[in-house]
Amino acid sequence: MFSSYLEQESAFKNKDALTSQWKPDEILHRDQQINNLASILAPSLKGNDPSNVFLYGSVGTGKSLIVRHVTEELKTVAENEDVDLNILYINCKMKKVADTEYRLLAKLAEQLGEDVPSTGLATEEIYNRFFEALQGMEGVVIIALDEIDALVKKVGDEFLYNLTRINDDLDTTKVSILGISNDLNFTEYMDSRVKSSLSEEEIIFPPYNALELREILKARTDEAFIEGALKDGVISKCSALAAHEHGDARRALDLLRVAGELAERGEEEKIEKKHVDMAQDKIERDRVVETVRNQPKQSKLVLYTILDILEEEDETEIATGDVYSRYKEMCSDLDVSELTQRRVSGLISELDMLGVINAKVISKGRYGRTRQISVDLSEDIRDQIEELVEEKFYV
DNA sequence: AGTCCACAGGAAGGGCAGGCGA
DNA sequence: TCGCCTGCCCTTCCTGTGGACT
Repeated sequence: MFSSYLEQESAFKNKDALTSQWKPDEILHRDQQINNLASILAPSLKGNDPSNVFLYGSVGTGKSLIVRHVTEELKTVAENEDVDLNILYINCKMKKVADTEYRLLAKLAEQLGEDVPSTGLATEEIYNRFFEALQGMEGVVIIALDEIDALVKKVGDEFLYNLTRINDDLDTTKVSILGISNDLNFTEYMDSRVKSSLSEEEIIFPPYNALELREILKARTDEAFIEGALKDGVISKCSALAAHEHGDARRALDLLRVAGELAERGEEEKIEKKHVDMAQDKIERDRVVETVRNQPKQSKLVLYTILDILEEEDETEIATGDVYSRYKEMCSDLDVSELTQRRVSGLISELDMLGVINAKVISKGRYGRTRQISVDLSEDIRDQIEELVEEKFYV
């Protein structure tokens, strides 16, 4: 069964080099940002608290990579110089990890060595424990909050206000905050008090252009693939596609990695442009199917209803009201408790935000206002989603 | 100019599970 | 065990609204 796989020589030398966790020896096209961040954080080496910094840039522009790079360097120097310096890194978007104020504080306290339960305590209590932990330390503590925009949009900016004021009550420690945001207009959501104290310094990460992406990919492929594994034009194609998607380097790497996997699975010697196309499809399909799989069952049912109506009526767009009435029928057929229209409306809007369906609010004048829902998914994906839902409800 | 449809979407709060300290 | 806390899903109640129709 596996002999052909074993006999086949893998095109990959080190697949990890194509993941976003990989830390390359040299970071390309980000010198300015690196130097900038380094000079902002440098005062911590002399025990002074550095300014709070905010990093902006869309996904895959190297923010997290550079934060990791600079803070690691900083930490090494601090250790050599025998300076007290602590760096906490939290990704606020990780589901079930740090997507609420409570969890964020719990996670921070945990990184400082406090033992905190994942739920059960008052937020105030967690805050106190975190504060106690800080109080017992010396030197500078840098708190890096990745994808901070997601958290602020969800729970508001009050926790940030508290964090920025925490220095006032600390004696021996100094806290400085390093926020990382994917959303360039993010500060608009924040209170002006928080805004001014938090964005003392700002660093912008512009998207990579196709040329820069190509160089980045080139460097990584040397590490990741054996020589001559790629046909001409593969790298250019990946960079061009990713440049189109807001200069997303992560996307470019994914394309290349998946293309490699597909070629390998097809037992082909070289990676060709067609594999990149296939990879593009596969990534999109996996993303959507995975998103749907993780939705709660009512949300799945709503999506199923939408697909069902569109298919049956042979329409391209439908309104919330149609979905809701059909949804109620479905519920009684399947003996599932039915939700209110308000909730279903909310679920539809969530599905829209996840990019599974398209929904825009339109006014039909005399005939009211509604959401116009359309689905832009390939047959293949629809089938997979339908299977997923049927599995859930008919077994 | 005014009406009115068919919802959108905000706010508040209920009920439940998971989990803590006492 | 009790009282309390949180997150999560959901309901109830509500106000807001673009534009076809009168």
